[in-house]
Amino acid sequence: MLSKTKRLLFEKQAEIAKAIAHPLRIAIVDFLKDGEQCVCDIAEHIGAERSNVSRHLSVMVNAGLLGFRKKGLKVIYKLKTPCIVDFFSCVSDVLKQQVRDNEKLLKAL
Amino acid sequence: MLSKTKRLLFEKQAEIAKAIAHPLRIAIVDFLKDGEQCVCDIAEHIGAERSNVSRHLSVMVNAGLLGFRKKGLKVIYKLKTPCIVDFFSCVSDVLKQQVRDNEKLLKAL
DNA sequence: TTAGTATATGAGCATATAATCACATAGTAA
DNA sequence: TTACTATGTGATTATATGCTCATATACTAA
Repeated sequence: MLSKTKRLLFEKQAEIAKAIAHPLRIAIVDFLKDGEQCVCDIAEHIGAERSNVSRHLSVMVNAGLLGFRKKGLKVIYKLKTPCIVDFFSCVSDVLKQQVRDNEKLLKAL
Repeated sequence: MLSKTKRLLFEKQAEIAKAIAHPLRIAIVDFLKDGEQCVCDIAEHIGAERSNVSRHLSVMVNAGLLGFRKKGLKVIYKLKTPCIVDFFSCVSDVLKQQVRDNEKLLKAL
């Protein structure tokens, strides 16, 4: 059986994973990997409402994925833990495997 | 603005991330990293109902994270893409950073 | 055949998440 | 001061997710 500590760890990890698990948030991370950006530019880049983007950003800040600083009127967000980007190389592996599986299926027809 | 292709890619990636983003599913992945297991043993190990575990497993199979084979009455699940485990090393980095941030806060009191 | 075991799944309910709109706040600039 | 801009947030609604119970399916063994 799982220990209490392990249970707690898995819950923390799930919180972080959840904070990544949304298409717009992934788009934001992908945009921020090239450098920090303000809310308005992020919103324009991913094509979503500012209020919506603002909420997604705060989800990721709360999860510890992003940091921010204020500069005049603007709030500028940046990736806090660059390894998040590595996560997507694994996700890509999963996607590639899916494609291979589909090819197998096709050939079997 | 984002291309249609990028949008689609981010959605696929989000699906995969979502499939990981649950404490019980993370516990399952953690259990399976040491080798394939049947539903009943997984359920016992993580301390959850079989029907519930069965659902979580099918979520991960659909996402392409797990594969399975049938052996008599049992269905045996295994990790399909071992790099999923690496994902957690990044998550751990985020958690460690959170701890460091909290320590900073404490010292500032 | 019957009984038993492992797994999967439909229905129902509770909760969580996401998007939108309207409004509030905070800084800038005239 | 007023007007403007960037951001954040409360309220609402729609949708998604997760859990439980009951039931269905499939295999085993007597």
